[in-house]
Amino acid sequence: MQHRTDPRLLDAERLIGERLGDRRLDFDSMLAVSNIYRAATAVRRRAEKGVLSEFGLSWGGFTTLWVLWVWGEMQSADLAEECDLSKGTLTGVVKTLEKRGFVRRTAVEADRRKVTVSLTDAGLEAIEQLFPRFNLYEGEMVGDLSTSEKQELAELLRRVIVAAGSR
Amino acid sequence: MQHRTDPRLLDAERLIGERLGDRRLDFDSMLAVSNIYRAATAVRRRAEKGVLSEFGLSWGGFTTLWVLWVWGEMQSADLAEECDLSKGTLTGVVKTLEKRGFVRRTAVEADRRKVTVSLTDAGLEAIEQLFPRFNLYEGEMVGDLSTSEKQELAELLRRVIVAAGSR
DNA sequence: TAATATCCGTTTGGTAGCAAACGAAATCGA
DNA sequence: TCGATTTCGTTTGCTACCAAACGGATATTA
Repeated sequence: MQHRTDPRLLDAERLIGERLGDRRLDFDSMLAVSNIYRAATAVRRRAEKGVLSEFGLSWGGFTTLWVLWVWGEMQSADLAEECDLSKGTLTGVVKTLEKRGFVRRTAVEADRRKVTVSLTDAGLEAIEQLFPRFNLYEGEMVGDLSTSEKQELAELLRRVIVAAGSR
Repeated sequence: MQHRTDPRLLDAERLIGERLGDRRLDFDSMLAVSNIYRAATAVRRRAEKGVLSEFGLSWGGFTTLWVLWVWGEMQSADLAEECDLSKGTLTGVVKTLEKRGFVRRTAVEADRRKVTVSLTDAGLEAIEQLFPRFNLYEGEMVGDLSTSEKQELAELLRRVIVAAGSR
């Protein structure tokens, strides 16, 4: 495992061992979890600094646009669920997307508590231009991996998502 | 690959294909990247709702405490780098940790622009209690994976981190 | 040594994110 | 039918996060 050959990491492991004394430590889990977080941060930053900034979109804003594009007009609560955001957060994201003119909110007549969100023409145009480029970025970011490694990675992560409980 | 057996995902793939028309789409990269982000969110939420909330700590606050514990007193810029945070963000995190009484800031006499951060006694006590429990959480969150799978996951992610460029 | 450039941490202004409180609307029970 | 409960999306109050501007301190160079 290549990690073990990184002298800096070896230092860290030794230091952690000293701090922990006789306590038991699950290094493999620690490295897996911390790398998940580091990778997500790196991937998000890269995408936001690249393609997304050209459209004035954050990761969450892009995700919301993408979900609306794929699934069509959606009720606010379902959209939040699909985007993996709390409903409060989604209100803010949608507000920002409204300012940019990318989405529209529509009151539901049958049940006036509810609101649906849908893409505007500008939003449709944006995501249609944006997604192929975003997908190229995705390809670059996992470009060192073979197809089967990408699939393996996705599968391992899926099991982590389930174990950590996505909610 | 189990993903392919999830009927909901199949629906999504079909829909995406329709939206994209004849454009090319790199599904494997897309699934890998989106699962990285989902997994990181799930892991962070789980930890923050569990152990971390008991100590009034965010993920970033915990990371900062942990780095200081392992590496000892550090200059602010190095600490930011090690925690993978911008220096501006670190200022805020350290401010919060100071309020909690976990860290202390000290002016450097030789160069008065610089500031070092170190654990207080309370901070040391907190991280010593906290880390073993956090590590147990980490073990649970990747508990479905075998040791070699955890190592494989960490290694694949390391390559993504490098490719995405951690800065 | 004086002017300039660089370096360091903080501040500012913005979005994102959550939990919990909230108010309006629908539903349920008696 | 009418009060109580539940279900919506929004608001509120907070932390986190970044980039860029800032101001004080050090280095550089003439």
